[in-house]
Amino acid sequence: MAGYRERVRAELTADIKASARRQMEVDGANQLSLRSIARELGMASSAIYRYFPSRDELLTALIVDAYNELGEVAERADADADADAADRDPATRFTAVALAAYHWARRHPSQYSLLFGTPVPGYAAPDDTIGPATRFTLVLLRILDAASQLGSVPTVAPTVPASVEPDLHQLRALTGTTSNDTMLIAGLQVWTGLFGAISFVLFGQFKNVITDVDALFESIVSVLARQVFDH
Amino acid sequence: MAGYRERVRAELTADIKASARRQMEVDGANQLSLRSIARELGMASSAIYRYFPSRDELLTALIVDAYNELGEVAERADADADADAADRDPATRFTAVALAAYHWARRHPSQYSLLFGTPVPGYAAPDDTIGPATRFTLVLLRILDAASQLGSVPTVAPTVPASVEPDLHQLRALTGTTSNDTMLIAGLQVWTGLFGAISFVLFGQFKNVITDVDALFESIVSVLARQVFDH
DNA sequence: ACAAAAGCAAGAGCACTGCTCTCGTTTGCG
DNA sequence: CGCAAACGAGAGCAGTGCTCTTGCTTTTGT
Repeated sequence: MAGYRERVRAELTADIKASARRQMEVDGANQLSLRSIARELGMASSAIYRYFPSRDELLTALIVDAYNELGEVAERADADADADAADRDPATRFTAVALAAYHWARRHPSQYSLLFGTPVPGYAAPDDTIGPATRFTLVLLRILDAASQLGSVPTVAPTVPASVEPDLHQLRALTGTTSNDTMLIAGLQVWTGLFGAISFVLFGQFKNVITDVDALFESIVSVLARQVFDH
Repeated sequence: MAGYRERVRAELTADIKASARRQMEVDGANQLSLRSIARELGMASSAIYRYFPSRDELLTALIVDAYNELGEVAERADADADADAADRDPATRFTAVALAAYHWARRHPSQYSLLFGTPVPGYAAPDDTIGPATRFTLVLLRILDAASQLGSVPTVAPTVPASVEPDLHQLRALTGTTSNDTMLIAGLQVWTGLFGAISFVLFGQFKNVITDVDALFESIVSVLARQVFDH
């Protein structure tokens, strides 16, 4: 049935989030104001609290949405790269996923910042966020797993500290993958390298240094791919 | 002479920045409040404006200080690594600089966030910041240059997009270095990889995945070093 | 040496924020 | 039909960045 009131509530909740996203794109998450959302929607500021108990909860909802968007973008890019039988090699899949993440980040910089920018001190990510946050990582892990089974070996073998071995074991258990320790460390390195590059572009670290950041990013991704997915 | 008033002004300016740094360490840069700084220093909030024309200008001053601290830390680490004649190889120098940057970041997370976290939309970095911002990069470039002259070649040769060649040329000219294009791209990749790893640790991206992040970071740095500085 | 000028601290005040509480109104379920 | 839950609006609180005015102190110029 989804009663009338329920449907209206869902719509208004979506409207609030949409308005928040619009304002974030303009002024950033810091400047996001519940009152200006209320103004844009033509309602009293106090009415927002019927839908989100606090500003933080609103931001959490936006974080969950952003993680899901990024995860979905990556999953689709991987599926597309996987579709062509000729392009099944892990390096191509990784490149496709990396570029998809990059383009999503460039199109939604404020949402990207929400995920990978400065965290709010004292803000502990609620459990709702860890699931969606895993989606992108899982795509990467599956590609890593495929490469592993094809006999890929990182060009530079990482050392595996004893203290992280249990974590890697648990990571395999949780995700149902089978890559060995060195491959997983290489995967973590490529993971940080990928988002490091995206963040540098988005946060303007290349300003006054590199103009065609898109080309540089593609070059970096190509290096990352060959460092891990070439045997 | 440095008249009485001048000296008092310099001291109070330093006090304001010190108080701001203290508050940032606790609540983050977003929550930094001129009024609470004034309260801590026992002065009226309006008096702060005699020293910093706006909150943004205060933050800019803190950014400049942070860039200088990070640059100095890197310069000293490189100088120390360079002191021992036996340790002159570029990989060791890079590792020393990378670990120094990491430890500085861990000790001053809010200042690190100021430099590499989410930028404030519409905030254009004033010219005062670009000089200090260059210091760290210059250390890296010099190590790259030394490696280049020792015949180092990146393990995976990056492709050099034609559109970035002029930027690389200008980079060489501005810094007085001589590394070739592939080496410079490799350097940019290692640069993003380094700060990507630091950001992932500081911003909690490894939460629920890796517990001993220090060990993981060292492993990643070791990989980065060998990817670029082994010939 | 003394007056003018410049630097300074303090207070009041404006427009804004997140959030709470209260008060009528609307809705939908038993 | 009636009543409890959900709802929107308004007032209000404590806090923010920032401006302006008012007196006071230090420096400077003659």
